[in-house]
Amino acid sequence: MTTPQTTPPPGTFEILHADASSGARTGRLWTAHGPIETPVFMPVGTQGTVKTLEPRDLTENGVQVILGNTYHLMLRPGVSIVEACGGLHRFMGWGGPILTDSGGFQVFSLANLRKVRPGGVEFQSHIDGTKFFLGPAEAMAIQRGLGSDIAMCLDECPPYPCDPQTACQAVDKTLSWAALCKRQARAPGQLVFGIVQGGEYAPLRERCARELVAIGFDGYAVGGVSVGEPEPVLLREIDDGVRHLPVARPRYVMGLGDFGQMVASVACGVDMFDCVMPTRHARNGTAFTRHGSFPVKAGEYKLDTRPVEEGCGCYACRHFSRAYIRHLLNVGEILGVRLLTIHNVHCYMGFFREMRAAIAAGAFETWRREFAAKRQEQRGAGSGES
RNA sequence: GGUGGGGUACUCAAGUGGUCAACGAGGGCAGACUGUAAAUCUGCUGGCUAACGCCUCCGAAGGUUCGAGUCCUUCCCCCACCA
Repeated sequence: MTTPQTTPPPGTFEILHADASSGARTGRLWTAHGPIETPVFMPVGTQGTVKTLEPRDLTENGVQVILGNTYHLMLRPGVSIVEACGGLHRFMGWGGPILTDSGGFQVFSLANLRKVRPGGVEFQSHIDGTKFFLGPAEAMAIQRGLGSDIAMCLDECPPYPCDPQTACQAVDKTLSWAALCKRQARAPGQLVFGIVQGGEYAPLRERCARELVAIGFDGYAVGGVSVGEPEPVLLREIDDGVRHLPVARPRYVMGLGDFGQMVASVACGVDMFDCVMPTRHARNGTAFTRHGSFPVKAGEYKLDTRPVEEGCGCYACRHFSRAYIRHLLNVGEILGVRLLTIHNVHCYMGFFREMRAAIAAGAFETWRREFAAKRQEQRGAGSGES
């Protein structure tokens, strides 16, 4: 345990254990709100809340860092309000690290409501149609106002498939915006990460990564993945990006939430992930377990008195049955989605804790093989139950 | 006893001669979801079939018609009002 006097400055990234047979490593990234043990999974809290969870639920379930979103928070309640309320941490009552996305993903997901221009993106609010502009300066100013620990550069996230010309233009824009983001003022101790784009084109990924490194950031993300491409393409894109990023800096793959894909990424040297999967799937009735997922809403669980995941120590699994949670979900009771969210987040956190322990013990490859085997077995069994 | 209204699939509820195995909603079932416009969305939901398709079906029984959920007759049941 590090004492306060010796707390390293934000941005310090300690690599604790490097795996001998892969790129996997465990590390500790220091932020203004404390350290983050990596590899880490960051639940998504777009609008200043990880949907259905209280900050103490996050803490109790081992969450270290969460996401917030520039686009959504600038629309509602507006940065000035968050700022006036003491910044995002105080506003939402979360004392741990927060990473804010720049709105770059909304360039992709709100495609029909925006226009990408050289200097930034013109959005039309999905709420009331109001037009506004988000450029590098705006994105950084908002993230500064929110007071996040890690700010992301504004990037252009093109869809898949994407022709080389379009991908190249997205890279150019992303790079020029990154250079501008780097120059903006930051909140005290705030880190800034650059984002590698380039679609499925390795040379573009490489160029983007190298130029970002030349600009110099506290960490680097691989973006524009899991936007519809097949898994082999996705994994290649990640590898193509990560391999040109400095070993000494944290690497983050944006939007990845599949266990197998994340393990493969860790093997490539990735340290950070975020995804809506555990939380959104919970709200839609799907439970995650270490070795697969299953729809709790399915009729086959109506009399199942076992916990969602046997052996799980989360509050939902300690106190409630699949049958009960299924019932809650089917009648639309809010507690159902909350309990399942608690479980899914707990499951993700446990999975990463296990993975970190395996890497630290020098057993990553063994652990990885066992994980793959169990997962395969589970697939064969047909569902997550047993 | 009289008058009026009504009985349609798991439920509610459209449909008044063929385009009806039957609108719609709910429920049920299945699937999807990867930097959250998502407690959302999609599909199926009479039986048999992998499918083409076949069979049964709109309170019951008869009838009219080339053809009836729809028209006619009788019967059964429900509701409202009047006695």
